[in-house]
Amino acid sequence: MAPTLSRLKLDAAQSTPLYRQLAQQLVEAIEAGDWETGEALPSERVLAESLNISRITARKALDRLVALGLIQRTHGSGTFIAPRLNQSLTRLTSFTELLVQRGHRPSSRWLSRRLGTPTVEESLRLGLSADHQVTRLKRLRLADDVVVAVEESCLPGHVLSDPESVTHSLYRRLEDLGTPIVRALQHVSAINADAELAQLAQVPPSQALLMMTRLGYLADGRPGELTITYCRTDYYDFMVELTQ
Amino acid sequence: MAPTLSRLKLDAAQSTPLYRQLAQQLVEAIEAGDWETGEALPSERVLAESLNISRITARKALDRLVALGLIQRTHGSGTFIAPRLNQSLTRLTSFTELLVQRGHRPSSRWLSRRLGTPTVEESLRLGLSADHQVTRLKRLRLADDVVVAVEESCLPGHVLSDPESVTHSLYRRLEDLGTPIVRALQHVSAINADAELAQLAQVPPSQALLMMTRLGYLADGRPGELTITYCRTDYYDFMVELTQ
DNA sequence: GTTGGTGGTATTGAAGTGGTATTAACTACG
DNA sequence: CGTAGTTAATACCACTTCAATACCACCAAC
Repeated sequence: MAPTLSRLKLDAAQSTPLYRQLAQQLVEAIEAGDWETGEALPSERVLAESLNISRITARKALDRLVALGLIQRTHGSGTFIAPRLNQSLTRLTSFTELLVQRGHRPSSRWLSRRLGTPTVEESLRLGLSADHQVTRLKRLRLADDVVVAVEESCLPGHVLSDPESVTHSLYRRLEDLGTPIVRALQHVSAINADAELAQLAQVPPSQALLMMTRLGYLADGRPGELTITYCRTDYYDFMVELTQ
Repeated sequence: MAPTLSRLKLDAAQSTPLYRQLAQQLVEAIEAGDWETGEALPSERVLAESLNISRITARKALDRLVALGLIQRTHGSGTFIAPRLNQSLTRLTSFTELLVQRGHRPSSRWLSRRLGTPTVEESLRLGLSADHQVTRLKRLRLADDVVVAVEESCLPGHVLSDPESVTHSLYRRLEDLGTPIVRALQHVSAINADAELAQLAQVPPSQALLMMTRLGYLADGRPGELTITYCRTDYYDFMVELTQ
């Protein structure tokens, strides 16, 4: 039992209704940090029995906390401490997400989709033998029809054997095939654009570009995707939130 | 029979579900090294019978280990200990942390520590009026005595009024003053080094550098720090893990 | 191929959770 | 008084989770 539960004390003789007394005490307990974010509160029935009130009374108290945004309820599952508003994710904002957020219209254009053999680097990072086939995808990423990034993907043949079947989202296609990427390690670096990149990205030669190398893993832990993205920094500007 | 199997003990009376109890104990056993990498775990049926639970319950426990990347399953063949891969967090690896991890010796050298007035950009992002004083710090970050980054920090005067008092860690100094940075938004971009940067970072002019702009917040939500770090990409290579 | 063991999955039921309609008692106020 | 609104209780419904059974699909050894 949570320590808090035994500390709650209601007084029926008082003029303020029971459910308000309870709500008030719960607010104080939550703000004092008695529960972690995401942790389950005692169920309405437990709360009711241990305080000798009806479940409805306990429930009305919780209603107030919901209105305050302090807790969240899930039917059939329980009541949980709500995440505090501005402690958002420690997660990378994806290409599409970010552009949409900023009011741009993302799209992409295929440069090539074909089968091939892995380079030494690729076979090392993807854990393949040299005679393994790989699917190689290359495309331009656009925002409002302006090129903002060049992206090259390499996938083991056993993960994706028909390059042409990828029409829009690569990740979506992998999900449909039953082999979704569930985790990824992403390195971020910077390079000077060579002649080819500069032409594709429509920037002057030697312009500094963000280079992001993402190694995606399948559910079984094997590598399933190696993608390198070269980003123009005037458009894409990638962001992380740190908490501690 | 593996020695571990007889050590597993489940308690149906406990409130935590059986499959979680089992998962927890298996994680501990695996991390204790009870099985070699690639070795087969007891089959789901063996696990179930020896613990007097249904196969599904044993299976759900294994599901969690798969999600954690600890084991791999092969249909018709068995369940095996997965090769360990770098299990980094969904967190930014800090400058010092990363270098130490890779076996380097980090240090830093002050270029300047003084009071001044904020630029327009700084006063905007830190939420200051133009006549506010700011503390300005500039230093080189070294790994094994080679420059790997140039860092410029700007802090409101009310947060840090004596620049000279920062000797080693800025964050540590702020903690000591009772105004720690508890959250930060970090933008990552790339730029071409100008003449001054190139000279400080000891790279050719126009070399691509990672530019990381970090806006740190105090516990009360006010901005407390604006730091720009220019990183050589041949040394520092910053990494995030994505999960979803 | 056949066989025995493996993981994969559809379905079920019990128990626990929040959701809601209805009713009884109390209070405030004209 | 009598009415309206608030407070609190009961009873029942719907959803989720946990654990079980039964059956299917795959692999390897013979």
